[in-house]
Amino acid sequence: MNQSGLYNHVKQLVAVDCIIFGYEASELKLLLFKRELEPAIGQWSLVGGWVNDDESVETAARRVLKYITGLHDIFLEQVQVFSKPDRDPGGRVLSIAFFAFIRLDCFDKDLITSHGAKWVPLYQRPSLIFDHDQMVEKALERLRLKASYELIGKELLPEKFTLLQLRNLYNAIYQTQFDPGNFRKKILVINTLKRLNDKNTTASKKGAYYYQFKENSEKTANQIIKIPN
Amino acid sequence: MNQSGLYNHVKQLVAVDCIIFGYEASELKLLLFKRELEPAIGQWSLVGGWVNDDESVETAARRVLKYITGLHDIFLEQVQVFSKPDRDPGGRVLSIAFFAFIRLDCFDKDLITSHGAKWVPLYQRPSLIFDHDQMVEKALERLRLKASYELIGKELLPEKFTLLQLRNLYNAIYQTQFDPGNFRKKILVINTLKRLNDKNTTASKKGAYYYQFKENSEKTANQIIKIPN
DNA sequence: ACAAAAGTGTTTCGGCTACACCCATGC
DNA sequence: GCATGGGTGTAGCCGAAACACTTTTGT
Repeated sequence: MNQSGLYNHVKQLVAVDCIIFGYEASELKLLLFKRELEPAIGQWSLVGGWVNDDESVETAARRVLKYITGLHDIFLEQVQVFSKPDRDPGGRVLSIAFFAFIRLDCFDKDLITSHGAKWVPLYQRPSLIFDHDQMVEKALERLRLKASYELIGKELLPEKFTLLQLRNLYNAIYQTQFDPGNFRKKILVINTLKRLNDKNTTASKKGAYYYQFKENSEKTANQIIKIPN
Repeated sequence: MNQSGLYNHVKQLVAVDCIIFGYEASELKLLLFKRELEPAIGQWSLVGGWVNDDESVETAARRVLKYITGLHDIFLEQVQVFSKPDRDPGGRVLSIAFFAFIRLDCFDKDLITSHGAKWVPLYQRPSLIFDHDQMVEKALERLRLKASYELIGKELLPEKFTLLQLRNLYNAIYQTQFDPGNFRKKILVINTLKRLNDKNTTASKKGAYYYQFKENSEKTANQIIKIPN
């Protein structure tokens, strides 16, 4: 019998690790830490932290993200638990992996650098400590699955964006080139975007309409985008 | 600094809870426990257990399933962590939900009843303690998603089965009626089943070929079955 | 005029649906 | 013969892919 309740069993250290995706210059980015202390000094790792006993793991992940980036209301989704007994050489730690989306254009770069975090290109990322590479792999899998079922980008793109920007995001996610005309039609028919009245003329002379996500877009149970090979 | 390693932070009780699916008589079943002690005596709950510090959460789930059913090599998949601080009135417990498949035709019913477990029809299940109803909902969601991406049934149906049995399983999963001819063609074209030379004549006068799953069936990244509304 | 992206239209193709229709057999 | 599920075939529809073509405007 222990203080915290009716149960008596061995307890565990529980951590969260965040796979933080960003998007900039038609490229997916990952927010990583370069460890500045032993063990594994100088090596790259995900952003993580401990779970307290008065918070859910989601709350813990949010707290960690808030600490690193200064942002609250970040999009978060559980990936899975990593729990091999020897996964962390520093001791027995369960870790719950989360993936998060962050808008790269609108927050304080100095804050994250002051915490030792850095953005790296997802597809040229260094290898990471412990099982963090597996975590990134799993998160990327989940990102691709999610993007095939619903239109993502609300938390990665600016408030208003052109279809070119959205298509480039999808190109970056699946490492492919979607056909401009077909992508446009496929996206518009699902009716989750609202066309605005102003245009962006930086990328084209003609100017492309800005779009933004509608408030209440009901999601489909089936694929909207086929996953390329 | 504590005995188990370099880290020093508050630890948590960690449990696993298993959503155990079975299939019998064209119906999905769920293996539940009727609690025989306070608190919540007489109420239904999922099968669960504690996580030890020398095992992964998967190993813990397997251990629990082995204890209840006597079976090892059970199919298991993580659903997600449930971790609201007040989710268990008995104290702060993190729980990792798993879903599992069990063949109802080939194991010892007495063993599970001796442990107080009972099979109930999934769609007429009683309400469960704590957040276990949410766990079942999430697991069912994941089951449906999984069944839409790959042919399931290997761990739910007998070793050899007819396409009627497989179709009835899918009917039960999605609570719908798939067209016999179209279902057959859709399933056979993905080339994961092997037709045997003997037939089953219990359901039809003509007799239906038995099938079984091939050893090494590569899975597709895209949907094989559209999720009905 | 030309380039470059926006936006629309068109043709073709393949897959899926909704059936119809024969098969085999026990009653 | 008839009912029942097994198994195959097919017409039609719908959506996706591939790609042509027109629009707009800065240079």
